[in-house]
Amino acid sequence: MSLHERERDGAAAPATATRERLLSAAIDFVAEHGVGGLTLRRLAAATDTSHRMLIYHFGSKEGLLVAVVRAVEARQREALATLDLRPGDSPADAIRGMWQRLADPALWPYERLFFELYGQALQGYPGAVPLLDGIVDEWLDRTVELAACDGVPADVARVHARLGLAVIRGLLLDLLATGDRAGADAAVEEFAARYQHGWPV
Amino acid sequence: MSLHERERDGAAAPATATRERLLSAAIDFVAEHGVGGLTLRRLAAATDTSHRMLIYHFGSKEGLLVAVVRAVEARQREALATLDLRPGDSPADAIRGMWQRLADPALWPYERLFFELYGQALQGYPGAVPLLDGIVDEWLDRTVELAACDGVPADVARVHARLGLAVIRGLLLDLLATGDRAGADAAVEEFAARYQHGWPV
DNA sequence: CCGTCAATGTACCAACTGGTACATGTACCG
DNA sequence: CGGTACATGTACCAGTTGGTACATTGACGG
Repeated sequence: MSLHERERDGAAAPATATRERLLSAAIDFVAEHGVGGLTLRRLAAATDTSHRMLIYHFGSKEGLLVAVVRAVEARQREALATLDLRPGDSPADAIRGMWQRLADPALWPYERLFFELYGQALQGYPGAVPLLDGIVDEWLDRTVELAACDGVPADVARVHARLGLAVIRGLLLDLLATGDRAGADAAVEEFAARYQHGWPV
Repeated sequence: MSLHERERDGAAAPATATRERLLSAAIDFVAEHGVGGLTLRRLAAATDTSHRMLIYHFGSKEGLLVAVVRAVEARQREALATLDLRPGDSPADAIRGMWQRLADPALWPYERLFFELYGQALQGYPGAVPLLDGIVDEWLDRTVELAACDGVPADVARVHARLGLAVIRGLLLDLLATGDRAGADAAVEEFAARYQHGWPV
């Protein structure tokens, strides 16, 4: 066993170039085929490697899964970071912009994967659980400022942000199941419109 | 191979007493341990049967999964049917009542299972896909009347119902991940309050 | 008492799984 | 040149999986 293989359970993996390439290919494969029936051999065959190499670079199947989960996490954070909201935007515009970005069909495979991993994490599967860390609160921390216009107190703004996040995730579930983009768009607009005209509280 | 075993791919299974007992036990087991790492042998051991019997009664592992999925579907429909809303209730009260019922911790295992299966269905896993049939529209058909007070036209009411369903499912995802009942309750109340004071449209 | 049929137990199987052992290649560095 | 470390291919393994073959039980009806 090489030294490289031995340090598999270190928190931060070496992140060498080949490993990065394999990880990227793994994410694409998993986004397309799901993580349920995943086997190292099938993944290796589709990625032009051997299952030996996957274990070599990720230590174990679970190590690979953890890496994928972290990548999905990172992708989410990135999507959140690139929201790039102008301070003048109303909360309604923020919701609309967020939805516009996330409802893009090009992202659907990754969102299916997100929800599949979400479900597995809720069931406590070893590799998927880390996904739950901050899966709500991290979004709240970053979007609460969007809801905090018009001098709304911070705790109330947090409730608004929580509701907005739920709306978006709930409608994504809807959209992925039904494919009815127009219907989901209408529901988002219905929600956003209420935030256009000030707060009833 | 007995005749019983041969008719496995018939749409409606025999539904004999022992099969029903096994199915009920399987649902409980799967609600607790998830469906990801499910094996017939483990399920059989926990249910005081042999994996032979599971195949005998359900034809295959996938047949068993389909039966479980149908049961989860039925449980959802039942939860929907027992909503028992009075015509005088406002949409806000309907949302509150629905949430109150679904946020009950006693249902969490089944809701975790629901979301796990939802994720698998989105990925197209053979046994889970049937879950998607009507997973949104059936709820809309039955709840649209709740949103249709004050002479709101039917198509608008459907948008409202769609939004309400998304809010509830999104907040259930939140609740199951964070366990923060108070926070989720506050978000529901924030949403319901907007429907208390009439429609802005 | 015997035939039928659902229900069940035992034994088995081929396929596939994640993981390991070991040899090998290959590049860079002294 | 020689060594050291990363990278990879081949072969293998023990365990588990879903599924099958076959014998058996037991109840019910003629």
